Amino acid sequence: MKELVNYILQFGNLNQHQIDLILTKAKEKEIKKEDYFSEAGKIASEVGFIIDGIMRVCYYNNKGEEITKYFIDENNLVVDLESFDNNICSSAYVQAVTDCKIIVFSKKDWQELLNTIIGWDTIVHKIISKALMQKVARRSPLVSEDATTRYLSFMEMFPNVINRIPLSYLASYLGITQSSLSRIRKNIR
Amino acid sequence: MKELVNYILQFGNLNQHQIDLILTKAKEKEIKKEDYFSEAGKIASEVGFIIDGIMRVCYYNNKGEEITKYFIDENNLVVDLESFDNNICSSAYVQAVTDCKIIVFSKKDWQELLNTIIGWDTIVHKIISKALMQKVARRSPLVSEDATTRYLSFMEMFPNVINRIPLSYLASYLGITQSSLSRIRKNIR
DNA sequence: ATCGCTTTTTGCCATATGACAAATGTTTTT
DNA sequence: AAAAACATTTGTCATATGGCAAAAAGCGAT
Repeated sequence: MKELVNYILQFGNLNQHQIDLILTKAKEKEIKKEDYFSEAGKIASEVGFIIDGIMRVCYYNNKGEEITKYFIDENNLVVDLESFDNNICSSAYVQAVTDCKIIVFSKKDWQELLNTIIGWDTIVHKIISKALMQKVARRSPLVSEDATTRYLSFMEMFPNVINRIPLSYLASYLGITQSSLSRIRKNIR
Repeated sequence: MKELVNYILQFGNLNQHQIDLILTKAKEKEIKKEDYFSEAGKIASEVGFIIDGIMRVCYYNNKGEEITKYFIDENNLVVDLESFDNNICSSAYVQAVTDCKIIVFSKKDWQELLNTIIGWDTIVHKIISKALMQKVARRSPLVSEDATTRYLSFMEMFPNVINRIPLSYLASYLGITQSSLSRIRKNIR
């Protein structure tokens, strides 16, 4: 839980009472590799915080290919925002790439905290905006750079992820085939 | 100003008094084609709302090529968030692609409104989150789709933009050369 | 209408990446 | 340990896109 508290306090101040209140709502949970945190066709019902492990957001395009859209690693919030905020069915899966240990808040508890703790909404806003901006920034090199450059910048953007995920996921994230990624790796060594 | 008020009220409710207060801070402004709304190396100092015209976000990559990262058209907020929120120098330009008529708020006024109007911060947060999510969604096809598909989905994502911008800007947004874009257009007709 | 400037289109060739298939390597199951 | 299942690498060939340069088209000023 300590990681979560540290994470939160980067974005604003809360007193001990408020922190305790948040922690009473937090539940630890494990998700096995390949299992889903949230699913396409369902409404996201939890906000998570990754203590250990890597998750990914993926979907199936019109050709039925599985596309990895994003990776989330330790000390980050994981939530299908569009679905969670608007109570609409998601079009994407959030899946554990490795075994994961996470802290979760139910939607009910999350909203209760927002209504109860003064200033909590501001902190949450900051967290969400930062994560969204980071997402835009991380995905930017995927356009207008060649595949090798994309791979190199992936390593900078996700330093803790590169060696813990299957080549296939990374290839689809980078928008290239598995073969191409394999060749790129070979050329770089 | 009516457009602005309608836009805001989509995201939450305000009473007439609050709306009037916001409008007292709003200033109309024109930006000539090619002129900048905010610049790389400077700190963004205004939030804008486009009444008429198209703007773009662009930057220069390490090879000195000008890359268009995003387009913003009528009835949308325009602000270099990263720079504006954190008071840091921007790395991107926000430039008028056509002559523009916009409404602007100075940073000082903007913050004053946030401190004064109860609920305004929530509305602003919703606006910003939605814009950021839209940005992610709009840029997503730029990865893992071929150039023609990217062009076609650009037309869906930015229906009001396609015929009002130079080919060169669009090509760099799509991550292809001008020649390629020209050829794609030819094939599609 | 003509000139000068910018933007877009076209042509030609080079090359990065894709598609498909086979080979090799790795992990899991029995 | 062997077999099976899965993941990665490699080979071959096809093709979309890039690089560069020239031609054509568009556009504003005179």
